[in-house]
Amino acid sequence: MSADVSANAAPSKPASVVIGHEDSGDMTLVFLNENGHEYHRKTYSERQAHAAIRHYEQHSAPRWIFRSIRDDYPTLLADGVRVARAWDLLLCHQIIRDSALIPKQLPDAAHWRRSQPVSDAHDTQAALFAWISPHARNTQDSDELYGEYSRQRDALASSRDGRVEMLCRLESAGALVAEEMTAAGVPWNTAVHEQILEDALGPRGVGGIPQRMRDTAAQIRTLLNDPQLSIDSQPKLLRALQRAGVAARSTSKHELVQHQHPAIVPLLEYKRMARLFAANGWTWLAEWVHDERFRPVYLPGAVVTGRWASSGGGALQIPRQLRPAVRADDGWVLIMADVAQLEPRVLAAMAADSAMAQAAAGGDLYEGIVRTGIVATREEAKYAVLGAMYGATTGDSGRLVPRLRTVFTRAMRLVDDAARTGEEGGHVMTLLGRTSPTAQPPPAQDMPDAAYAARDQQRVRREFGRFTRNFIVQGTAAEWALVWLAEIRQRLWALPQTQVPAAASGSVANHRAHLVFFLHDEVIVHCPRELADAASTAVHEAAQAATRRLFGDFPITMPLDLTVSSDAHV
DNA sequence: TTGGCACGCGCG
DNA sequence: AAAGCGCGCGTGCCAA
Repeated sequence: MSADVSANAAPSKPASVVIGHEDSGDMTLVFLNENGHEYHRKTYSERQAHAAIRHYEQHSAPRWIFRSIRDDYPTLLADGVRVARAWDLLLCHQIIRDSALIPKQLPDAAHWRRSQPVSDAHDTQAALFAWISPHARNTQDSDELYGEYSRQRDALASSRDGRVEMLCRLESAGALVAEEMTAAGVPWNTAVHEQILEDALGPRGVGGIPQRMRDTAAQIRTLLNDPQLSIDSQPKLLRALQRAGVAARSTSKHELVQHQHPAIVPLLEYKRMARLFAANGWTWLAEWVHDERFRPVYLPGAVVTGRWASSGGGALQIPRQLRPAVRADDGWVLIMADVAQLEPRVLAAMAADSAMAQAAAGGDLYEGIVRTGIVATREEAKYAVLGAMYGATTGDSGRLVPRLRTVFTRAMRLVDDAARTGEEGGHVMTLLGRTSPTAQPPPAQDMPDAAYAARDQQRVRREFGRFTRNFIVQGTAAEWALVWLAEIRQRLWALPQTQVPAAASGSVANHRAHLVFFLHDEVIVHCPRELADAASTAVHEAAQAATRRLFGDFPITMPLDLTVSSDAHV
């Protein structure tokens, strides 16, 4: 492992550097050449190590090898150290392990997977410990990390093309963005948020329950003739509704709107208020917004398809109603950009379906489909496309899907093949080689008879087919979004620094335009006002670069809806 | 008392 | 309105 360490080898221009953490608290940097071979290593105190990382970043911008960017990058950021390129061994291990494009597989090593099945642990306490603090069990020793990096390079070198390596680099870049966004925070105006709450819910009453919620609840109890009714209890509410003559089978909004009863309107109103109050009310504000910054925790690659998940604060579920609370600092603006119809465009491009790309060329894919004449309205086109990507077989959506097959032959064949592969128990891949998980047979259950069991098995297979059908589209769209993010980040960093810093503390992005939010197909950039044009251009160019990098010369457009504003009104 | 589950609903 | 994909989280309920 410690091959070729000559005493006087000055680590002048490392191609990559492993960041190891020793048990003593010291850090070891392992300097690697272009071939991924060690030519020097040095152990530092943490403070010295940060200084060294800053130095080498500035002079040779190597790729920094982290065990886990999520665990280890925040400390660097807090110390003002930002890196351009990285490799996250945990994230990359997962991708390489699962990818069908990699012939030479990584040896099995459970501790290089972040999520440990609970059954592995002796009790739930240990399972929780393993989840929260992987380093309690997993060494960060520099030799261990260097060894894993070498194994990953070997595995990647056995692939016939560079797609998975590209995906690993992108995944790692995304992880850097995620931590930088958490560090910067979404600029959040508490007063605006509180005003929205008060406008919607009324003033906070006794016990914290807003007045309008109490009043509406009382009204519902009267109308349902049930003075003690606990409206938040779904079974009790359902029984009360049925007693009052409402033949509803559930209390969902979708079901309730179909019934006529004086209590329905206030009940829907109550549910809207209760949702806002519970999910994003004063409690949420106190817990998740500090110093006028909302800091969600992103989990890159945590969804099987490669999408990001989030943990805490419901970062990916902020209701559009609260968007106005996102406010730029004084002298700064927000650039909000999202891609119109990202997934069907990605499908058209990955299938090289010229007819579908042609339909997408006008800016509105759905209008383009109407122009082909296979459907009459934009709405029909939209539901047909969603049905094709999700595997709808019934309803109006399912009825429209066959029409797409007559015109968008290649795109439909791609998703139909993916569905069939899934039904047959096979794997499918995204454009860059992220591979779907293996279908898990459902636990054996008592079935009334053999025919019933067969139907049940068929149903489960179809479900998995719908999953693999969607996997290739959602996953490749997630890859496009990762390239977009990485390209935005790179371009924003190249813009000049500003005189007026953003208010966020503890972030290296204080004086620069920076990403603050990402959600599948949209981004928010917080930007000094004087750089708004340059940053907007960066976001546009990044989208074009992403499309070129993934789809080459294939003529697909990815139109951005981009707004520059001091707030995030929608 | 607590963990797991179903429900319902927010986001793409 | 469309019923097809992927998530996280708050609530109530109930079995351990």
